[in-house]
Amino acid sequence: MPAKNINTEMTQIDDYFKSAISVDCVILGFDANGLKVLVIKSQVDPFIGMWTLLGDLIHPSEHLHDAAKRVLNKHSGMGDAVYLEQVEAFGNADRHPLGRVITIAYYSLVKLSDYDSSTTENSTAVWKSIDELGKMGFDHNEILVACIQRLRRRVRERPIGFDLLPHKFTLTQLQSLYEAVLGEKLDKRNFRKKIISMNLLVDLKETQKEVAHRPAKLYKFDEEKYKKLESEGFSFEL
Amino acid sequence: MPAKNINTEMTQIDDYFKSAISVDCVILGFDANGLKVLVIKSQVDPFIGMWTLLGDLIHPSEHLHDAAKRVLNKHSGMGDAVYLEQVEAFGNADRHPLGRVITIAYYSLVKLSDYDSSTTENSTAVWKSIDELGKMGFDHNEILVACIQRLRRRVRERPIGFDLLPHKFTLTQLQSLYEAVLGEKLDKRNFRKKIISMNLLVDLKETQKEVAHRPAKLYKFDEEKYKKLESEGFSFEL
DNA sequence: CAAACTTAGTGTAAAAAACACACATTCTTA
DNA sequence: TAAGAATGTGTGTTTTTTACACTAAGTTTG
Repeated sequence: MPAKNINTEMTQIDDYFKSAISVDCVILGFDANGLKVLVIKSQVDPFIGMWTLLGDLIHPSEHLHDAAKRVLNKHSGMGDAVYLEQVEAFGNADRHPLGRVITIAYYSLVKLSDYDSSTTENSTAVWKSIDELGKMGFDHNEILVACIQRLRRRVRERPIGFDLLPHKFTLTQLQSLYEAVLGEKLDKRNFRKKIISMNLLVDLKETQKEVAHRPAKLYKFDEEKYKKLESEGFSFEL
Repeated sequence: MPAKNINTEMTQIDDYFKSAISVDCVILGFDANGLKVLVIKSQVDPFIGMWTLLGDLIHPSEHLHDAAKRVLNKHSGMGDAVYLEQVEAFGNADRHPLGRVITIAYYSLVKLSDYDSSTTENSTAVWKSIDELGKMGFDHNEILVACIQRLRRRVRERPIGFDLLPHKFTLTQLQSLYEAVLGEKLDKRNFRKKIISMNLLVDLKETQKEVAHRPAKLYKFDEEKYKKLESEGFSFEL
């Protein structure tokens, strides 16, 4: 625990225990219209009404990662079994109007198909497309950009794209997810060749229903197989 | 500034302003014997005598990056013009015996050839090979590993290896630096072919002196050219 | 001063990976 | 039953990566 103020020297030390630490989560989802972020309207003075990321101060003896999970769970209803990664600490001395608050940015990937706003009591958060956010409160635009850049790199080297898709998905959905994240068009045949050759997808022998065109085959990601291959030195590369 | 304790509610808020934030720097150097880290013997109770990274609490209104530079400068004598990158925040609630201290880890790359211990007044830090450190104080082994992993990735995508070499270097030195960082042997001809084909090295038309074998040509890294190429979309890849 | 030592410096061929590219198929709806 | 919409599939070309061994230039030693 911090020292008490018993003399001048101690008071100085105590000065160092006057910062707060928060986590801010870039909670990302994906649907036919692209990448979405869960945001909320700020209630903090100079930023009232602006969109902000979801975050909270870290409880006094809470681990960083647990704080991020708590925030995620409160607003998305899904805390565990969701991809969550720390990205960067943002700590400019003047970034928060209430005092010195350093924030640790995380991003997480959730399946929008599983999202159910009724399970998130009292959260007024909404999903917005990442390009319709405008100027956000605090330094949250900067945080968002840092997280998306990180995602862009990671999605090529780990099979985390699947965390944004429904359990059952088509190859076209998978491809358009990659296109949305990477911000570039990919060649259909080459994409399929590569992803199929990794042997990480299970053909569910089912097809889409209720689409006004030829229905596509459905696949799922084989988590167990990936873990096994990974432990043998295989590395996902797209 | 944090609220004063004027009522119970405020006291609770104040509780959140009782953490301290520090930076810890993994200051890396390179010589013929491989990668070195600048470390110091801990004076903090359960870790007394163990090696620890160089760090300090962040001053109340100091930017994160500035705090890292200050630490770097104090112990290495070179603050500016040194590669410095934030890696990760470490914040387990029990990681520091004095209270809740969250630390932001940075790593930096310095030219050992420029290091002059006399310019770092009152620093008792020493350079140790990264594999002769044993169990370090706090969670510093974990921090060190995270930083070296980051360096390993970065060194392939940015020309930062040069920050660890003298201004004038031979291709063999450059290669053995890469081998040390990546932890694998590289093929001499392929390495040279690749690095030369980027046109980022200037042949200084000089050779090594006082070596007991055929002297190698000396090169320097062309910083300006790299910046220019980078701004035109070129990206370093090794 | 010749022989031995040590590291520097150089090119080519084979294999693998990346890329470009177009049409027949299957379902729905009008 | 014809038109529309998205699915699914293979090959040849180019580029990149990899593997690999000997001569050159200096120093040291006998």
